[in-house]
Amino acid sequence: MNQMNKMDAWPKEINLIGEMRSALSHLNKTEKKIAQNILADPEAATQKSIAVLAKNSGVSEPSVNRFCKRFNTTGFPDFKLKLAKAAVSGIWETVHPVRPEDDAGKYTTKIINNTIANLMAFKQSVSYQQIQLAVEALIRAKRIFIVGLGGSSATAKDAECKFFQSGLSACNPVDLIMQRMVASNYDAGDLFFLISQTGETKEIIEVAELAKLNNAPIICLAPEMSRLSKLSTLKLQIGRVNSLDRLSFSSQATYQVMLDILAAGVSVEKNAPARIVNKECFKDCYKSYLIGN
Amino acid sequence: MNQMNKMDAWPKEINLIGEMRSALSHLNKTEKKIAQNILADPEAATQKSIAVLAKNSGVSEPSVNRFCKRFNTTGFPDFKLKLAKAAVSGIWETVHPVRPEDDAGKYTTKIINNTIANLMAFKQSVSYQQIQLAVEALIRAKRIFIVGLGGSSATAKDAECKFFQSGLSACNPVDLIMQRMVASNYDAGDLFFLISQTGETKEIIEVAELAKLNNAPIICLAPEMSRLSKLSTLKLQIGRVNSLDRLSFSSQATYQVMLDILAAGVSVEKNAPARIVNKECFKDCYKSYLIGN
DNA sequence: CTTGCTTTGTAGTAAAATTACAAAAATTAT
DNA sequence: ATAATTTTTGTAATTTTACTACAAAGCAAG
Repeated sequence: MNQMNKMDAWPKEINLIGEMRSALSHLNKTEKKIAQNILADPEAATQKSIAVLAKNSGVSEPSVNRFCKRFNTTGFPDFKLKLAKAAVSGIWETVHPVRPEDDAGKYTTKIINNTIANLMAFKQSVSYQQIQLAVEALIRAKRIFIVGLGGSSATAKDAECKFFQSGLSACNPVDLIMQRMVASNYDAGDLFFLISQTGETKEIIEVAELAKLNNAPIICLAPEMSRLSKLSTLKLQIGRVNSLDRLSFSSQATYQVMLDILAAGVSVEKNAPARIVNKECFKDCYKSYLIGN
Repeated sequence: MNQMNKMDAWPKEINLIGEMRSALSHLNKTEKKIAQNILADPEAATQKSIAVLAKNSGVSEPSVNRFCKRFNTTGFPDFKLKLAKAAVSGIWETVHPVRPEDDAGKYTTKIINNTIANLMAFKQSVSYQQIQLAVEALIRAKRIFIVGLGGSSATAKDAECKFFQSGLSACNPVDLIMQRMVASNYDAGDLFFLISQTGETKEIIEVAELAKLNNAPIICLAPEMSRLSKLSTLKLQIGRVNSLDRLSFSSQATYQVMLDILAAGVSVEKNAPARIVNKECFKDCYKSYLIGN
């Protein structure tokens, strides 16, 4: 059937709304009327009956029905269902860049939606096997050195904290010289956990190279195909929905979630509950520190 | 109507699935049969007709219809629609705690879903006005001191980095003594940005008290009603879906997103693009630092 | 055990969606 | 240009689905 061939040529989007949008230019007059009517307010379309939607679009009911089937749905009700899913909070709609004219409400929802979109993309792209391997490697390691620079320094610090809570011996050297020292002096059981948003920062690649020279295992949290990634023994990659402008940092949140996952994995594998972080257990320690009070 | 009173007493959840789950114990025999049938596989329920669902649950069609109306929907189709939205990737389902028997696939999706659920709850609870006020205060401030301890130290570091990128003068003193020093020596234009997961840590409250003694403005990122929150001039609170076990840290990711939002807000308000973080601009700086290479 | 109330189901009704078919456009060939 | 063919669109009938009115069954208080 001719129609179906046309359909197959349409680029596959992550959801119905995206599919409709990209198909728009390939549609004929009647189909376009329907698509535009739905896209104008997808949320509202999910509440309408086929009769109302047909009338609003200025077409007949069977035309609407045919339109639905053309988008790989069994009929109008199924189409509405999928539309409703796609329209949930407008989350799936690729990425909303923050614009200078946005008010607090706008940029707040945009950033949250972008972060969620990134997490969803992450969920689809993540390799459970890589995570399993990383968790095993982390548990096996006697000492874990975590390095992250610039924007990733906070992520590295976060990793240190979370890994420690999961009962690992994690250390995050913050200065360049210290980083080189640990990388140059490899002991059996050491593991390097390197974090970089770009995977191209000269200084972190240096650390990776030094570690590699000593045949130390390296886990990296970096973009695919980056130089850092190539130097690593085990690569943890994070996909993002789209390239993001400087105003949204949402990919970093995804990095943090990856750390949550690894820490949880370690706790699960070790079959031990996470370490308690109650202040009470530090009480005595604090006393010796503080003068007075 | 008696029925409606009962309904009102049910705790309001963020979505249909959660509502059904928490209502389960209050339901009568027939209603429970329907609810359990739907909850066993909500995704599948969205595909069924009222006749099939009634048969599967061992009740009559009107009972299903009445059941739907009891959950604030106009009828079965509307119910299915809302159910489909709630079931999108199983995200909204309150919280999935990580269990020791979970494999990598299980805990990975659970943690991602939990994080997304938290972000959605955050989106619903966040006050745009508070964000607007915080952004204005941050811009107004001459110096911003960011303090966070323990699990929040990474968040504090992250804030320092993001605020700097947005063109603010942010500083994150990491040791206790330094923190007290800055809190005790208030200069006009100083602002304290205090981050705590509990809002009850003694040391950060001390900092807040010292700052308050000097009438310094304090913005806090802490749970509602906490001691830290009470000491602050401006409170940024983050709601979470549910109390989380130690194995999932997803609330921290929400904190980070809040920082993203504030940084974006500052950039937008100042009408200036975020600072460039290209290594190139640091080149000369690096040269003077490094010996050789 | 009976009265009054609530809950559940049966049967009929209304609405919504789908199909079959015919009319109207559009395309191609002559 | 026009007839023939194909494709697209709409009308009307059919089928499916959901809803309503009412009656029967179950339950609690007197």
